[in-house]
Amino acid sequence: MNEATTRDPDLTRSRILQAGFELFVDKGFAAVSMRELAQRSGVTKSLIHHHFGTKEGLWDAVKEAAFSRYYEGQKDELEGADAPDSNLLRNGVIRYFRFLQENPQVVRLFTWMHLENDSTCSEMDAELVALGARRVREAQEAGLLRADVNPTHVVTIFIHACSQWFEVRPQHKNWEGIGSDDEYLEDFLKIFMDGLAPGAAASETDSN
Amino acid sequence: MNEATTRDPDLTRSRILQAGFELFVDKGFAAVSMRELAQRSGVTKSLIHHHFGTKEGLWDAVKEAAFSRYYEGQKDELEGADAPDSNLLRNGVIRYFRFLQENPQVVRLFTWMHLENDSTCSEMDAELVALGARRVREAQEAGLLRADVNPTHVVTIFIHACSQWFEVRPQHKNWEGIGSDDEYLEDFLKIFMDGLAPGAAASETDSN
DNA sequence: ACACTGACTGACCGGCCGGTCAATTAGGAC
DNA sequence: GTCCTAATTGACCGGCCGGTCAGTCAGTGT
Repeated sequence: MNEATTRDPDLTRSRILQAGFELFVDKGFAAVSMRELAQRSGVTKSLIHHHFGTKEGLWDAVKEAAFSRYYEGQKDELEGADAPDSNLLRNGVIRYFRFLQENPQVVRLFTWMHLENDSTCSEMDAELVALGARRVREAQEAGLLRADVNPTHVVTIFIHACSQWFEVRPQHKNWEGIGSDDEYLEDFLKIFMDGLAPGAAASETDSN
Repeated sequence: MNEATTRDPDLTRSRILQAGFELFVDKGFAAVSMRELAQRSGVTKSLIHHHFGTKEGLWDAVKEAAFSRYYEGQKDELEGADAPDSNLLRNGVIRYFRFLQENPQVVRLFTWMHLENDSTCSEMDAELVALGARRVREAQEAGLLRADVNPTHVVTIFIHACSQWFEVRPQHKNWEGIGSDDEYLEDFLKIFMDGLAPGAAASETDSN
């Protein structure tokens, strides 16, 4: 009965943040009530207001915490990569896919944000994509990838193919013939990497 | 002043449906109130209850109307296609992309539904994908597409690449170096179609 | 002319919403 | 030990929420 009465504002804050993360990810901002948040985090409603001001304040804090975790992780991986070689893009896709696979809540959170036209993290987001696009351009200049496609689009395409997969997976699990996460990733990589091979443009010159 | 007093339940119903479509697409189910819906559709709150029962009832009706429009359109296009030829998949992607481009609200509606784990249209959805996958398989058997990828995944990939593009476009419009709708589509088609070409698998046998 | 059905209205309901506030209390600074 | 800051509480607020209901009224079948 000693630790129950002890005050620990940092722990309290993080408990509220965690409850907010779970509930907002699950139901979206509008469908969550302060009372629900209070109950889940085991504190009083007033205490949430004390620490975060308003419901929007907590929402912002939840988004920022989640996104900064995402941002740091992705940036480390992007900057830690070596000089361009033929497997760099492939490995980047795989790492991104694995990250989403292990953090499905992040996908949902970002989707809620997109629907609400939230631009909280647009600068960081843009920075990550620019970093990835630069890598692709380097590989293009080294002759490792076809040069007739926009590097930003290359990054965008694989981000979309990965994130949408996890966004809609619950609904599409019983589509006829659909495979596991790994099988989807494998097929995507086949098409994506071969479609980006330097010689890929040659095979189609007769059709149009 | 004569037509204002005339009753027309069908028109009323469709006006409520239209208002519901607009508001739900814009803000999501939870963030829309019955009073808002009544004001937008120019009728009384009670009248919405009279026609649709509850707020959920209206939401269901909105979803069903939107999805059945989508379903009919897509099915017509899929069944109207000719025998497999080398441009069939390419044209299918273009048509799907154009449809989303002209109906951005549908993308948002489906995204809200996915986040809410709504399975209202999962059977019809699965049917469309199965139809598309069958087309891909035919093309594979005719030697027009590489045969070492799951046809359902092929369809899934392009659906994801197209729908996610329109889902996040508002936020990503100012990404460094990102192009227009058409430029994105063009680059995606280059990578996608070349990656699916029958000879694509050959170029990579040495790397792994 | 009359009755019946259902479209339509406005007043009303209990309850939950996000937010406020005064009061209590624990913990750290000195 | 005292004081001050801030964490924490519970009672309370006005307002909006989804939904109901009795009643009015327009159109229709006979």
